[in-house]
Amino acid sequence: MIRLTTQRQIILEELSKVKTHPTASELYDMVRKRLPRIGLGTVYRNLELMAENGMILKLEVGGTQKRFDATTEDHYHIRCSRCGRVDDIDIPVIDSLVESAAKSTSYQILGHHVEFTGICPDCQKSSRPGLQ
Amino acid sequence: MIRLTTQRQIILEELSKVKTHPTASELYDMVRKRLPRIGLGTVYRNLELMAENGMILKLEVGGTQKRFDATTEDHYHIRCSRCGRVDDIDIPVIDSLVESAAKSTSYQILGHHVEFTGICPDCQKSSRPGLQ
DNA sequence: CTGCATGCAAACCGTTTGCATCCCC
DNA sequence: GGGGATGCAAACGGTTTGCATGCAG
Repeated sequence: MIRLTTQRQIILEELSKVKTHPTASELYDMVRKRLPRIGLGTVYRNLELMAENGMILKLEVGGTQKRFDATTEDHYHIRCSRCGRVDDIDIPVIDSLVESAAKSTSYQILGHHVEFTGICPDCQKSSRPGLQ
Repeated sequence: MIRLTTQRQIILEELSKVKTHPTASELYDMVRKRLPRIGLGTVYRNLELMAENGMILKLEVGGTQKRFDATTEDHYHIRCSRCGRVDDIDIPVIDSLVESAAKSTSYQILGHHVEFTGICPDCQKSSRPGLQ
C-alpha cells in the first residue's frame, strides 16, 4: 500500500465526506480549504494513485470529466444529462451480465458498469438549467 | 430533419461503412480521403448535429474520446481497457433495469447503457500493448 | 441575394508532466 | 543524504468556437 501523506489523507477524507462523486477540481476546491497551498496536479496524481491501489474508484462515466468515489464496492450510477451530476443507484449488481456477454465476444471481459441517464431533482425544478 | 450537405453525407457514409465506433478524428481521417479540404471542426459540428437529430449515436463511454455509431438501435458495448477500442455486445437490452432503478432514485430516468470492459483480441495477442 | 455551412485557426478545458524544492525516512 | 512527494507552471490532447468566405436555395 502507498504512503499516506498529509495531502493523500485529506483528499481521501474529503472524498469520503460526500455522497456525490466529485470531479478532480471539485475535490481540489474542497481540499484547498484545509490545505490552501496544494496544487491541482497533486490532486490528480494522488487520485490516480489511490485508484490504482483500489483505495477509491475512478468512475469511467460519460460526460467530459472523470469522477471519483470513495465507495469501492461495485455499484451502478445515474448521471444527470443536464448538469453532469452523478449519484448512486441502489439496485443489485447483475454479475450474470458478464457471463452472457462473454458468449458474444472474443474480448477477455474484466467487468461491467451500468450507467443510467436522466434529469436530477434540481434540474427538474429549474426548467432551463445548466448544461453538460 | 437537417440538410444533407456533401460533407454530412460523406461523414454518414464513412461512419456506416465500419462496424467499429470511430472517434471524431478517426472519422476525420477516413473522410479526408474523399474530401481532402474538410476541416476537423466540420466533422465535430456535424457529428454533434446528426446525433441531436437521432441519425447517429454519440457513445458516452469511458475513456478520453467520444465515439460515434451509425447504428441507432439501443445496444450495449465493450471497451478495451488497453487500446480504447469499442465493440458491440449482442445481448438483449434489459429495459426492466430502468424500472427497478426508478424505485431507488428521484431522478427522472431517460435511459441506460451497459458498458463492459475487457481486453480486445488484438491486445491479448501482444502482451505489452498500447494504453488508454 | 440571403443564410446556413464550411475551412481555418485560435481558444478552451480537463488532465498530464517536467522541474526545482521540500520533507520524511 | 537520498528518494519519493509536492507546488507550480507549462505542455498536451480533445473539442469548441469566431470569423471570413463559399455555396445552395
